[in-house]
Amino acid sequence: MLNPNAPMSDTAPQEALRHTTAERREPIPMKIEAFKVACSSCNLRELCLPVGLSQPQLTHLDTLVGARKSVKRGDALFHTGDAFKSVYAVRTGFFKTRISSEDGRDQVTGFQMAGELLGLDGISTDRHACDAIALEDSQVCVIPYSQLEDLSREFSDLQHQFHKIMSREIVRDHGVMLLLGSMRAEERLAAFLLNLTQRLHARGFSSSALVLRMTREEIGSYLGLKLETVSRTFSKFQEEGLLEVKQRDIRITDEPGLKALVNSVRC
Amino acid sequence: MLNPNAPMSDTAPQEALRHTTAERREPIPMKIEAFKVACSSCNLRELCLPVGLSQPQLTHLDTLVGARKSVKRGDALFHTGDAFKSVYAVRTGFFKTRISSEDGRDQVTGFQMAGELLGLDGISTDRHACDAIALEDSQVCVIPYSQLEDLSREFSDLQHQFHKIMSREIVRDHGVMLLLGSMRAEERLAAFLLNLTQRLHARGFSSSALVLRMTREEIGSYLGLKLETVSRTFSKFQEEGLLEVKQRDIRITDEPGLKALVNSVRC
DNA sequence: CGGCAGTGTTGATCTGCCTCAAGGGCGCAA
DNA sequence: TTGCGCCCTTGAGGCAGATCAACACTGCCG
Repeated sequence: MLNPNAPMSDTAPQEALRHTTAERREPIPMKIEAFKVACSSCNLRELCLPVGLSQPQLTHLDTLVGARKSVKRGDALFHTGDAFKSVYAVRTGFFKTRISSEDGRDQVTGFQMAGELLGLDGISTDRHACDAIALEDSQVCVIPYSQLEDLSREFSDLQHQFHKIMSREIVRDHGVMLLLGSMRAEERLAAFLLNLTQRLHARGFSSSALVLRMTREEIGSYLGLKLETVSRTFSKFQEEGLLEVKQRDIRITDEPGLKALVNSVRC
Repeated sequence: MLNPNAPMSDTAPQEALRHTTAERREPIPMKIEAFKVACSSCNLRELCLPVGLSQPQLTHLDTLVGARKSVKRGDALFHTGDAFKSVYAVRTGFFKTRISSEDGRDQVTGFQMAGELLGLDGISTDRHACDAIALEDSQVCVIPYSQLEDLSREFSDLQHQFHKIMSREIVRDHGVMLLLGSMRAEERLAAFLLNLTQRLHARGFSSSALVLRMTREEIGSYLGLKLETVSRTFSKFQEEGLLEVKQRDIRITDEPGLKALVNSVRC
């Protein structure tokens, strides 16, 4: 797992990331000047909004992404109903988004990690349509939306990349609908873990070990299950030799087995 | 139900629509030249992409939306994997979108009626990520995507409206996730019916009577239920005096009751 | 007209997940 | 160290919805 030559996805950044969600793939040759980064030098630029932009374009984008913002674990980046001014790119840390129905039921609608965008829901009504909560101390780049619109009228590459990100969110949501609508508990949890590790892997982390930043209840909410069912399913996977589970430390010991679970024809 | 002065939502078009999804609200003063319509004279312009555009802008949009396309009931407008070239605006008729998992399970991800856009999923990978199937003989406006990007770099109003539509789709999907993740069968069906009638109402149709264009199985797929459960729940609603159900003809007899069901605190 | 295929309804039974309940591990603060 | 709060695990029992099965309705075509 510490093999520095582990294969990386096409979109993986070339440097190690300052990120605590899972074990690092290699020791830390990291400069701690990681704070004053611009998009043009950000190690997430291959995953985030700048994908595919040229250097001159990146320089323009740098002028747009002015402020960074820190959000403490448990705090909200924005709430439902807040005026929508900006979208946010996660720089470090981990978020959940959730919506609440009138009678108080919550639904976690997603988990966001470094390089992913938050706040796209706000465009439709000029107000945010969900809460975004940091699951660990996090830092985001603030991208004023009106300026993003302005700039993406100048640069078609930026425009297209932004559209792609929104479209990807739609496709992802449809995948979750499939999961919620037709999968059984084991399939849901297996799909969830594989999705998480795949995204972590694209960020340079091990694809076999991860540290969950969310509680069993939050996983359950996302997957349409009760926390007890999530816990039982983790235990079952461990008994079957698919995982090693120590609270929030997960190690995948039989990835093909997990994948088979997701694709298995019912019965 | 035939009251021509029924209240209409802010976004309702001012004319009657050529649409067969539910009973008409009034007799047909409709010109049948409805084929060569341009956006600037389309009776859906208050619901569709043109929302908020000025006359000169609409004229430009007209040049973009060239072709119309007819799709017979049961036929696909596009399939998963098809090259993505255009988005489509439903002019008349009714569609479903669905995705399939590798093991052959389907999930209906949405139902689209007049004025709604299809194909936004394709932007993310340049290939369509779902199937779009006509549930009745339908007609769509073909909007070449690259031209839409070009034009929306010229007109910020168009750009913004397009972003709003994508964002609205994301918010809608999150609502469906809430439904699938935490609601019981009765709540799901009630929410589904209220959503349908609300959208039909915005198009000038009765909000108390509708004709379903989809089968029980398709409703069930969308709601994460089996067709038998959908059928039973319809029957239950009828027994309770909430609906009159005659196959696909639905008449809502107690809308407050339905709404109460959706908002009810679980026991 | 009869037959057939697709769709919808209803009943009986089964089961996967929920609910309720009890207890254990871990981190943190006093 | 002790105590507390939060999170997680595990067991027992119940129930909503799935499954299996039979039959009715509708429209279409030969």
